[in-house]
Amino acid sequence: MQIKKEEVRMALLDAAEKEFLDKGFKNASLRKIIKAAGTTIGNFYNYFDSKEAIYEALVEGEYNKFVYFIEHHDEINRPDYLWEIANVRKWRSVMFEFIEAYIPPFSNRFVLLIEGSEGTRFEKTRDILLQVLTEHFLSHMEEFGHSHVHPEMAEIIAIQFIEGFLFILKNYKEETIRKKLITEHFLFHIIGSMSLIGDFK
Amino acid sequence: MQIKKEEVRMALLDAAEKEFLDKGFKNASLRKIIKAAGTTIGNFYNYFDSKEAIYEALVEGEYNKFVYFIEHHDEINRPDYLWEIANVRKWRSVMFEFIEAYIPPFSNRFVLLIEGSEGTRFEKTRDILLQVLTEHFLSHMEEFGHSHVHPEMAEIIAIQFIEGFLFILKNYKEETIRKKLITEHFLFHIIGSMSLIGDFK
Amino acid sequence: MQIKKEEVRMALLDAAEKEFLDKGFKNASLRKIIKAAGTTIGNFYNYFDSKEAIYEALVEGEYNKFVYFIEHHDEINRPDYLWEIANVRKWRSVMFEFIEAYIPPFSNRFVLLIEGSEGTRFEKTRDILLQVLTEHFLSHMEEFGHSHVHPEMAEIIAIQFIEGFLFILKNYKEETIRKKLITEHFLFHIIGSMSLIGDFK
Amino acid sequence: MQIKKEEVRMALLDAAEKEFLDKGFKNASLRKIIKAAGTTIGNFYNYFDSKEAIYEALVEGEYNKFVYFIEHHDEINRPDYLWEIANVRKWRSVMFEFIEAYIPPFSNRFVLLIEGSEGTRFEKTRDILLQVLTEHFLSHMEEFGHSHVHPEMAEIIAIQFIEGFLFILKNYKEETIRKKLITEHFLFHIIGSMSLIGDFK
DNA sequence: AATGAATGAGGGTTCATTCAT
DNA sequence: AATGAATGAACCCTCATTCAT
Repeated sequence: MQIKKEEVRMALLDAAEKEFLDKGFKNASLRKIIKAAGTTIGNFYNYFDSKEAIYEALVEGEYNKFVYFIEHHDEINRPDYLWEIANVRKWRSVMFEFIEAYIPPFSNRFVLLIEGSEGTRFEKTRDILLQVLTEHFLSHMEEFGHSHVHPEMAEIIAIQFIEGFLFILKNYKEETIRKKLITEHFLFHIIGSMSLIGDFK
Repeated sequence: MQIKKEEVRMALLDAAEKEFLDKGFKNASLRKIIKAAGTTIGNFYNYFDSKEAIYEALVEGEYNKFVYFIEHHDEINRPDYLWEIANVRKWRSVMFEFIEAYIPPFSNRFVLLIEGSEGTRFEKTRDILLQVLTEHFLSHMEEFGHSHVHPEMAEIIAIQFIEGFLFILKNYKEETIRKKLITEHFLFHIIGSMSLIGDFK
Repeated sequence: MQIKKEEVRMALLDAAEKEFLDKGFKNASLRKIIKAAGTTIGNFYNYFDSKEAIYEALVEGEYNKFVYFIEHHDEINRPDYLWEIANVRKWRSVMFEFIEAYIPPFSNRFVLLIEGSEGTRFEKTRDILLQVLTEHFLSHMEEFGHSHVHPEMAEIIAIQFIEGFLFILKNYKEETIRKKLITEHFLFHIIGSMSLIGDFK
Repeated sequence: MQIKKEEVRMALLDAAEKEFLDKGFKNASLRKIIKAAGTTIGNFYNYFDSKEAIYEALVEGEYNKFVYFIEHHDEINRPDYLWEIANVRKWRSVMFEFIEAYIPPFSNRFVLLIEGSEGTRFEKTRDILLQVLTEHFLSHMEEFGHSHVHPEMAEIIAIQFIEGFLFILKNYKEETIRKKLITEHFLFHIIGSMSLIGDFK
């Protein structure tokens, strides 16, 4: 056999994904993963070098996409004219198209990368994402910088944005509904951000 | 001595609060708590029956307040007239007063109750809070119920609300700034929620 | 109890000394040590932090003496006039007194330090000893440096010296006989070294 | 194919020799040997029955030669007249010729047999060699048996002799230098042994 | 002849909890 | 009220070997 039996590998990856999502990397039990996959401890190590290795196998692709996104997010042609649209209905449709065009399909594994990486070499990922988003919100806030704006809100909004986004990913797998909810999520944050700026009437 | 020394009990509770906040109930090390409290393993069990018991001692009060809040939150005289205010500046001041009047001081232990309870009998607390908030947002949404409103957003917003709120509690201890940020946080959600309704102009 | 029960600690150290001497640090089984000491796995860690820690507890004192010896061996008032003595009987008695004066009591633990340290932070000890002895023999050889002397012999003799010395320590515990054998051992090497120089008649 | 390919067998033996010499039988990793030989675990067992079997294949020839040597070493025409030579230069040349004539070429596998056999059925080999050499030295000592001779020294010298000899084999592969060093080694022990006897002047 | 998946005992270590003193 | 020794299950990982293909 040239290729290791894909079934076992897949069974291990599936079981690991579930266990890691449920418990996080650190608290996940390799023994339980292995038992759930229907194989033995020794055999696990024919497929993966370590507990961390199977986590990385799950998350690596997502991480590479993530890094690409972080490094290139400035280049995304943000529809800044949105700020000029005063009609939410219109915004909604523009936002939906934007998301369709730019938001890659996210999987459980992205959730795993952001939420379950404590104890692995990816454990800073969530912080990086948080920082980038915080800076993003801060720069928007500065565009409108009124005296009473609280810069601390940038980080708070970033946190919320991430949590809401991950929740959608975790709970809505169907493509259409997921995109609709992400659209609403974006709108919620765009409109919500206006509260910080202060005066619109 | 017959009477247990309060100092020891306090030292244990303080050390436990720190450790639990830092690591969560499950990953906290009882040995480290005991060492930090300056007592011994055996003596710990003169004060608390188990690891879970000291967690409960920390969190019980908050939980009771929490349950009271959940059961009586309808009775809070919500300033529904807010919806009629079209000026964010005005909202902000009204909101601040409302928070001052109704939001009880939240402690680290409330954070602990919501975020660190995995593995204890309180682990459903966060879910209960989430559910109540979800219903709250849903009822508001129904007031404006347009055809295109996504009811799923209620839960998503509830999640974000909780996360943002907890983040403020964790990171801003100073009373004034905390209240200001909570005000902004509420406003963010009120205004953000308008995006769901659709048309405002 | 302020002091951990010395019996158990001693039982563990004794069992460990035997196991480590027999198998070396790396191949020693902690479980076997623990069973031989009549305690349990968990309890072992009340006495020592790790497998390496109990090894270090055994060997540390010897190591410090060793380092002192290495750093001060030049200062030892070597009886160089020995070379002028042509009578082995005389040498023997001088040598014996010298050993009595300068050779500290060596224990099994010194053997353990030199022979069983692979896998610990002491694993270079044997090499250091070997190097110092090699240099020592080399310097003596240079004093008499004839053209045909093989400098490679210095290291070879050093090896033999160490091995013979350790063998005596391992197999002869009784003070008097041990000192006598060490005396013979030294003499063997002194006289043997003359073979390298070449001409005496 | 019916006939096992010699190349594979050789590759395995070569890799095993290196690994066993480096780590000893017990600590050697069969997996590493197999990987270094460029074949697979399963295929290994087509060539050898077990880890011990490949060790035996490496060492068997040397062991048979060794047994022959042990059983016939009395018959070697020892140049006992050496004892009558009082000039080391002369001894050296005689010794060198003797070694050339009687000492068979020793390979890495001999080293392996003596030093790396722990855990195999050959693990007593070193002890046998030690015992034979000890007896040899003892018989010489008895020839000169003075009252103060320590018979224990026979074993100690035997140990040193073996260790020095193996060190030369391990570190000096070039035929001429090896023979020279072995000559010096023998001389060292012959002359050194005189220290035991006591009076020469 | 060759492949590599499968097995399970054993390795060192951590942990909350119990209990005799 | 206080001490800390004792317990044993569970943690991740390595290993030589077996076996179906």
